[in-house]
This record gives sequence, C-alpha cells and structure tokens, in this order.
Amino acid sequence: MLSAFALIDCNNFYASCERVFDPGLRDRPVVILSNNDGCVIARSSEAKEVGIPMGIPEFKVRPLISRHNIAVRSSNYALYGDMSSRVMETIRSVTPDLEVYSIDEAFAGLHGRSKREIMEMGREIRQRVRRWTGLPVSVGIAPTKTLAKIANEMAKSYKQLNGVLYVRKPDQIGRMLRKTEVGDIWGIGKNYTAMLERQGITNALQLSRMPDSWVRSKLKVTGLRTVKELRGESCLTIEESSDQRKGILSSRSFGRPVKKVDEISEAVATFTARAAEKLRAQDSVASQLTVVLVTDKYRNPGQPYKFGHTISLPSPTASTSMLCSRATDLANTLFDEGKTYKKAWVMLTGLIPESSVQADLFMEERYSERDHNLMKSLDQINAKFGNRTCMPASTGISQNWQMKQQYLSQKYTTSWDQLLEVRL
DNA sequence: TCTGGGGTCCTAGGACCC
DNA sequence: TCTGGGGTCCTAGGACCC
Repeated sequence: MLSAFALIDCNNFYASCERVFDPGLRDRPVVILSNNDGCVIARSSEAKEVGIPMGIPEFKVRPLISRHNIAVRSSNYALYGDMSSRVMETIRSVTPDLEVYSIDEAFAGLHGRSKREIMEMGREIRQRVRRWTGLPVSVGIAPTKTLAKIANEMAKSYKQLNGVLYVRKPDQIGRMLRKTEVGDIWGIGKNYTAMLERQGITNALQLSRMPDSWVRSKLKVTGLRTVKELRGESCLTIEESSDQRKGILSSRSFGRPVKKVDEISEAVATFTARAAEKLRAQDSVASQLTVVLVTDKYRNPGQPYKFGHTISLPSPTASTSMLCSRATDLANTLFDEGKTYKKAWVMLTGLIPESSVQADLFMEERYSERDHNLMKSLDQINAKFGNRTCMPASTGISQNWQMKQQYLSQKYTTSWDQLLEVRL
C-alpha cells in the first residue's frame, strides 16, 4: 500500500477557457489581463514562447502584442469560476478524496492502491477532463504533495510523458530534484531563493540534504516541512477545504485616478457591500473593519502610498448598512484633499460564526434578527435579479471610477443572454 | 499615460495579567 | 552592576501561494 498524492493542474487555465468558446483563438497566442486591464496574468504557451513575461504591465508589451498578432482578453472570472467547478466535479467522478487548492489546481489522495491503479487513475483524470470540459490538464503523482507539485511541472514540460508523471522510487525522485531549481519549489519564494543561492544552494536535491536545525533557523517551521516533503516524508494531507475564510478582502483599482472624496466614499461603500455579501455567504459576522486608500506607488518610490485604519466594531455584524456607514466614515477621515488615489481596500477580520454571537441586550447597535432577515432578503433579491439590483445609495449610481475591462469575453456558461448560438 | 486581487501561516514584540 | 517569571492576547509585518 503506497502513499500517493496527485496534483492536477489545468494548463494555461484562463487562456484555455477562452479557447474552448472561441475557436478562433486556438491558432493564435493569447494573453489574459488582470482586473483593470493592468498586467498580463495568464498566457498561452505560444505567448510564452514569443517572450511575454508573467505579470508584466500590458503597456510594456504592446509592441510585442501587435507584432505577433496576440489575442488579448480581460479577466472573465464568471467564466473561469464556472469552468473551474466543472473541472473539479469531473475529477471527483474519478476520485472523491479531493482538495480544491485554487481555481485551476486540485490535490487528490490516491493512497492504498497499486502502482498500476494509481497510474491508471492519473490517465483517466486527464482524459475525462479533456472530454467533458475541453480543457487540458497535467497530472503529477508522488509520495508527498510537494513532490507531486514538482512532478506536475515535469509532466507539463516533457511532451513524451503525455501529461501524466508518477514518481515513486528514491533514485527517480533524486534525479527530478537535481533538475529542479530551489526557486521552483512550492513554498520557496523570491526572498528565500535569494538567501539560499547566496549559501550556494541552487537545486532541490541540495536543499533536501541540509540538516534540520539549519533549515529550521533559516526557513522556519514551514520551510522545514517543505524540506521533509522533498525527502519523501509526507507532512501535508488532503484538506477538505472549508469555505470559512479567516478574513475577507474586497479591493479594486480604479479605472482612472480619483481625487474626489465623494467618489472614494462611493467606491469604499461598494467594496464594503461586496465584502459583507461574502461574509454572509459563509454565515459569519465581523468584529473589525479596515479601510485602506492607496495612491500611486510607482510615482514616488520609497514614499508611503497606503493609508489605512482598522476599527473594532461596536458589536460583530454582517449588516451592509452598518458596515457601509462605518467604512465611509473611515474613508472620509483618511481622505487627503491633495492626493490622487488609484485603489482602495476594505477588509473584514475577526470573523466569527453568526450562530456563536452572544446576545448583548445593552448593545444598541447589535446585529439583530431583524437585520439578519433584511440582509437575507437583500441577498436573495440580488441572486435572483442580478448583482446590485438592490444596494445602499452610498454605493452610487454612475460609478465612474469602475475598473477597465476593455477586452472582456462573454459569460458563455453563466448568463442566458450570452450563451453561444450555433447556426446550422 | 499605463503596474491585480485575493488568500494563508508564522514570528516578534508590546500590553496586560497574576 | 544588580530590579521576577511566566502566561495570554493582540497587532504588525514578513514570508508564502495562485
């Protein structure tokens, strides 16, 4: 009986989603832009090949985009989110022991099966997802999650593997680790990579051979876990992902620079309403509220560009109106006439399940049953008739600060008016 | 001109308590 | 010279992930 984890990862997920519904994109390189059409956040393999880097601001690669006739799309999260749940359901039909790790990745536990069965399941996942959703995925399988991540990278890079790689034997793992740069290990980011390289540690095999005490002092407990996992000692398990967030953040960059306090206040109210909706979706109430106003960090490098404040709420709440009024008060206090703002955040923390809130009879502003029912109705109306059908006036009507989405594709799978039509 | 939006976990240090 | 010791809770900040 073997311990085995699979990491299933959709190839170039956002670009692949766009291609499923727009076949004209299949022969062209594709890039997807971040919200507000700011940076490149996803690329088809052809776009990678012609040298479009990840995370680069769009305006810097504009010449490259026109030279290679690259198709550009704004992020369409309605589409990607829906395609993601289809992929996850498909994988679940092969194996129920699944941890959805991100929009395009999932870990599966394949323990207690023979080597042959494990390999079969890997192939079946890949084929089924392709047939049922039209999306290509790669599958990496190994004795630990961290090794499965690396195996997945290999499955993607080497064509002859047909998208599935299962590594098991120590010498095979050793060879794989030698080929893996430290910076490509899951859990080793930019700062640790620089530090490790200064120490002469450049590949994963070298890191796996460092003594525990050294690793613990340099990379802390999380780093030690990573190193043990590289050695084949499983420290991370499949986690039934709970939908219970510990903090909820809502933030957007503005479509243009904003200087008026009214607009800032409108935006902050809008973000607060969205955060409160997410809060209620997980049946929680928040005890703290943070508002941050952000100016242009590139204009005066090194100067402060974030101005925020956190308050404790008089009592934990999930009421949009109560949160909005506090948040706009904060925004008005933080606002500085001379500044130009690019972005704002609203963060809700100190989250607790609504059911465990203590009734406090003397608290005037407590989240009452009446508030609860009002909010439930609000959420139901918006779910039925569309977002922002019913909203506090403080969130504004015109919303001139809204983000840019110049190249947005349709909601092919989640909106009746936008389904594809086929003409025969 | 132009630079995303979410999350998690860990640690250090200060406040406060007995 | 020298000024207890241990615990908890909270916050800020740093590291990481996609």
